[in-house]
Amino acid sequence: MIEIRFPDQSVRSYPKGTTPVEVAQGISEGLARNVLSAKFNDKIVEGATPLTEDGTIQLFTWNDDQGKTAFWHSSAHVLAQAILTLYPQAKLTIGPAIENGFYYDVDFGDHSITEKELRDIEKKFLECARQKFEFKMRDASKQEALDFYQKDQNPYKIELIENLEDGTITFCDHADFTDLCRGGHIPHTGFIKAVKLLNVAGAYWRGDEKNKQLTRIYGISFPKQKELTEYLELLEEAKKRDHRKLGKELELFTFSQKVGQGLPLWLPKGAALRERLEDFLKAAQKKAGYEQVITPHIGNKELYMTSGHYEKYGEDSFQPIETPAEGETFLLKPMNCPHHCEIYNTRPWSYKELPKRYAEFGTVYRYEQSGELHGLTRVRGFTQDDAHIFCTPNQLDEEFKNVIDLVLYVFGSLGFDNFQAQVSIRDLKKPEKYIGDPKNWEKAEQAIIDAAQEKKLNFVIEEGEAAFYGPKLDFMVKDALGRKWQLGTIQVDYNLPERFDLTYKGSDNELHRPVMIHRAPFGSLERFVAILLEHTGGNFPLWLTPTQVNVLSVSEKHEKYAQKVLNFLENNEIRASLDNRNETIGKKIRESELSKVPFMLILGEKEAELENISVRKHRFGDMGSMSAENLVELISKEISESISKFES
RNA sequence: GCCGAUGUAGCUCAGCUGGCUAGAGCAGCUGAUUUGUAAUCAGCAGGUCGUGGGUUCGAGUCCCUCCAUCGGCUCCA
Repeated sequence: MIEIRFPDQSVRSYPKGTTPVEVAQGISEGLARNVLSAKFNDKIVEGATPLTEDGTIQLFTWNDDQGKTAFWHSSAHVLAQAILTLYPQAKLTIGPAIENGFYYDVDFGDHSITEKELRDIEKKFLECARQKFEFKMRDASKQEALDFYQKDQNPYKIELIENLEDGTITFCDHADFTDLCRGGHIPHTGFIKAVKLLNVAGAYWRGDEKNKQLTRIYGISFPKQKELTEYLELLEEAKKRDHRKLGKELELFTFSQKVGQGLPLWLPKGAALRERLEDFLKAAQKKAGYEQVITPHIGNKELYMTSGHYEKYGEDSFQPIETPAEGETFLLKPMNCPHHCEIYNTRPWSYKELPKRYAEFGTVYRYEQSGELHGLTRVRGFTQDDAHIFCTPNQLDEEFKNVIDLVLYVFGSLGFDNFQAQVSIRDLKKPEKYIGDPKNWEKAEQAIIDAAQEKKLNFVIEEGEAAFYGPKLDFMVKDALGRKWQLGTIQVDYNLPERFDLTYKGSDNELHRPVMIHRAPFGSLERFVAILLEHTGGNFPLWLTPTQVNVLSVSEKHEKYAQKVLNFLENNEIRASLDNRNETIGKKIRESELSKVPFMLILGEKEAELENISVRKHRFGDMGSMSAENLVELISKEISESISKFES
């Protein structure tokens, strides 16, 4: 007998060799039917793995992430089976479960998969799944494993196996299909009732551009057809919140082929909205002791030689600008830091004067690869809400934490509560990617981790995500489709002060090196507005939205009164516009609703007579009548509730 | 940059296997209507079918080039 402990700490005895599914059966038939995977002593096991020692068990169903992972991991096996059935010459590589579904990377040789073939694979997938093939793990020696794929002429699996330790290699069989596999499956394929192969994409073997590009097939599967339908509906809903669509509908920004790809054009409403965001941050930064500076859009090549950017990115940037006179070369500025370093360098500083905090809404230009451009989230010309703090090493800690507060204030004011803090550090295996003294790197990384901990940020550490000159604390937010984007960023830099020979006079009357913090709470105005659009679905906070009130006259006869109300609102700092067209009031309301204006006023005979207004709230409906003063009060109250003053 | 898909009026879309002067709704303009909480009616105008080339008696439709967009990969100072 063995003793098995459950998550609620209860303990039961079972015969040696009992499987997790049998354990579940002992609890209830329903649970046994729904168990997808299990952990035993914190190790992933199969539903059919015989348990041979005492231990703690966790059973996972579809409601657990681990259950879903097992489900999608198993689905990838079935996808591979279906692919090999239809394309026996295809070479399998890897096929993991991902956050939403799974994929398999396959080398189809010269063949490319069409939409129709995708549907055929899908059909075959379901055919296989329905036969309730059991997943069976088995051990294999390294030699056996190599022989298996040698026979198959699959260089990818051979490469994978060569990197594995003999004795740790396992295969998974189901039906007549075999795959190299670490384990973690659902009991049999019959659990998969619905599948959708979403798209085909190219993906490099082992993620390396120099390697062969494979065909990646993405899919998602569910235990019930209904859940698949719901998921697909969710995707459709998300598309409605796409910032590219909303930006066009709300007339915020546009692109022009003539101007060039990745170069956004801000329309009047978008420009005004962006200005409000800038003013909002400027006000907070003023309180936090920042000073605004302004620097030009180009800089001498020397500047970037000094900063190290030229060496790192020169080849892959917009190419240098030559002047009519010889010997002068300029670059479009890809970042503001070198300019700000030169501002710091205009005169000597005493430690008593630090920190200096230079802020600028600086527009920068980066040559992003054409395939990488994406609406407003990835562009070639964008404006950072940039600032650089020059401080003494002793001040670093506090300055860094103050910046965290500022970022949290910005995110809080705009309703981003669902962000992920990420400490981006070096990849120690690729030192050639970074510049600067490893000791300084270590210091900077530790400083960031300490600050994040002290501020109680819920953060993850990502290796290899650091900038080439220093580690970062990034604030990641997801878009409508769940893709992660970096918004706010704070970076510690010991490197540029060195390269620009920045100094300050210390209390010891010696020259010292300041530390530099790069920071941008929004990240860039472009990306921030994009993600804000996707989060709000275009229903911006009242203080930010382009038009706050639409004044609608019931007929042209009521223009005079409507105009009077409009003037009153405008005099009270409310952004209002008048719709006095010769249209029915129903149509004016409909259009106002579609344009997401928060308040509508319906002004006709009654209102003119009583000198009041009828208010309708967007997405809510008729609020009845009130005085114009009441509305002004209502609006200012809602605004002051949603946006607080920054306290530093 | 790479893999795959897409590109028809300002917007959303139709146009089957190549065959009459390329259609619709919304938006726009003109007129009628003067309207009470999500679309009043009528008329008019609007397209070198992304670009350039090719095949064909004939191309929006088939082939190639380039451009842009979308989903990924790689990249992201």
